[in-house]
Amino acid sequence: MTGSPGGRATAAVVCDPSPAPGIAMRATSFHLTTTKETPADAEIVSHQLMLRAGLTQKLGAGLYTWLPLGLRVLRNVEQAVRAEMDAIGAQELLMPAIQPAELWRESGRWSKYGPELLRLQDRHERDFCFGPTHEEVITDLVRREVRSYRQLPASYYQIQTKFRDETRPRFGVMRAREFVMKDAYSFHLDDASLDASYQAMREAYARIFQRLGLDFRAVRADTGAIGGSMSEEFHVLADSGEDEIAACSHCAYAANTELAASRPTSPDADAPLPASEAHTPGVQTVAEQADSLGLPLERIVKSVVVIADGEPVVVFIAGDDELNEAKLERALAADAIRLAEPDEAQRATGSPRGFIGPVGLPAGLRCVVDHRAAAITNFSSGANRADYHWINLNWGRDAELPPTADLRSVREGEACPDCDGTLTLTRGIEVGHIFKLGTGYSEAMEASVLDEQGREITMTMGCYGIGISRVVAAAIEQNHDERGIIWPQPLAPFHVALVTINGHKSQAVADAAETLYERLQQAGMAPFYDDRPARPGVKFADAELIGIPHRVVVAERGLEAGTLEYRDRRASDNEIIAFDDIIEHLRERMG
RNA sequence: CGGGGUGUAGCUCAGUUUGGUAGAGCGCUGCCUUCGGGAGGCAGAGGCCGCAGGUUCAAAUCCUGCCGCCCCGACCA
Repeated sequence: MTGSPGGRATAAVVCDPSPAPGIAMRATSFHLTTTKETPADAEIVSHQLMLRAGLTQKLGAGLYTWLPLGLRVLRNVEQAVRAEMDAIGAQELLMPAIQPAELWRESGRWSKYGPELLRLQDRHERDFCFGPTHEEVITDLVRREVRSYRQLPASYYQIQTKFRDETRPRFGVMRAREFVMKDAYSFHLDDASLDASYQAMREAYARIFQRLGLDFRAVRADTGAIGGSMSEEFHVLADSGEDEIAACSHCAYAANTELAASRPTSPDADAPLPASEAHTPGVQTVAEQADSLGLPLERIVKSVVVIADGEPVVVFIAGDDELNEAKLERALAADAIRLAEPDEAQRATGSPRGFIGPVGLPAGLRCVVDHRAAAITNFSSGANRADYHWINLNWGRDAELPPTADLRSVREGEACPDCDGTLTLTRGIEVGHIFKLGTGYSEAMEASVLDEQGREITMTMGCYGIGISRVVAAAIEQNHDERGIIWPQPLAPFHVALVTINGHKSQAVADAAETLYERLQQAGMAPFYDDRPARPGVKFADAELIGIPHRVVVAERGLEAGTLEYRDRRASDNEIIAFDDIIEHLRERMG
């Protein structure tokens, strides 16, 4: 960063909006290892295809080598991201992957972050970590470099290898431990400025995923461990996605189901009936309870015991609802929540498993009830003694109503919280996440500037991530068929597969292919010239597996008539094109 | 971290129950034939059977410990 504001570059770097032309390559001098067999330990199709097509190779759990073919795709993602980051005036830099523990102690995250943070020591036994994210480092940088409000707002980004020691890496590069991420950070004098940068970033993200040809959706999200006031995730829609998102059919409402809200229907409130106990021997589940008492599930309030930061909490929720742990965690302001073991639950409530209820719980035991469960009248619940349940309970009369909160997961078809539409649930792969961080880090680390009046103002921050390597996998999930990958043009490692038939036998074929190879390069079309002396079937299968979007075949058959065969990767038939028209034809097909 | 699996040729896997010369397919090397959708034949190379102990005349195989990897659950770009 330059010292004086006047010296800063003001214009965004102008970038060619089309992807980099890439490098031409001959198959005989390119490292390509494809396989017919699907590796046994690859679960999802993107992982299988990445291994089969020779994009990546596993070194250890969650550790992958990017082979030349895969790296070309990865670079294409980076290229698109750089172009859009530069276009909104974010400045690229590169921070160390290894970070001193001192910074993390300052922000408070050295103790908060948990085992996912890979901690190391150098020869002097000083503590370090391999950065899973870079809020501390960038904040440290900016507090040293930025002194004046005139230098704000400012945005920085980097594309770098991160490490998160996931408990269970899976799905190849989709959830690896080491992965490539673009992380950006913005610094502001006030919230209005943060809002503007956040919006610019949000729009840049949309343009990135659009230009990569991906079907995506931006959704409201939990801020999680990073913290902050507002956050949205960008999801590539795919059935194999690990996240579930709820989206309204009519309005723009869309949210991760970790926080999605709805307006659920409840049974009508009835006049209170006298409560009574019912003998329900051996009942363990709400289904059995409903069966045994002849009640619908929505007339049952079930009791779930959780351990929140070490303390037991009883959660009441409607019998047909599912407890949403992310919502509960926020409602309780807890760092960690898990379901209680049966013996822990019994110790806390004094009641055996299956018979816990709101009536007669030990004094001082923390309870919380979901809004919908709180609205149920004449409900059934456990009697806190073996083999008995209450029926016709009513909050306030039979048990004190605990604090209420939204604790349930939304269900398909429920009413949108914002309009009259209904919610649909789809699965998504989280490829981006943007946050309004506020002043959490800048306050802890004392990052401030002087304003016009010479007052010290703590900077307000935003942070914005894209999982670069994950985007590659997500793109394959969305673009493949039984033959292999089908790259969207901007991601393709090569644009055109140039395949010869009997090129090693026919000089005419070889010569024509060489000419074409030259012309394709001159046209900036990154050709992959399969000059191997292999049978056509082998070459076709490889070109399709590795997903090259366009294929041109040079064979004696057509050459005599001066023609070539063209086929789009998604098509099943050839088009016959005159030799001299092929470049123009490809240009049209590439759009 | 809990539960379940698995480790044998570069890859995918038999062989382990019942201890006795290390196997197949794919891939790789050479030759022949074939030549428009992953061809065929012949000849070959390639193994600390995860590691370390133990039992036994003899261990890929049985026992003990450790390690790696995968799957299911709780956590996250």
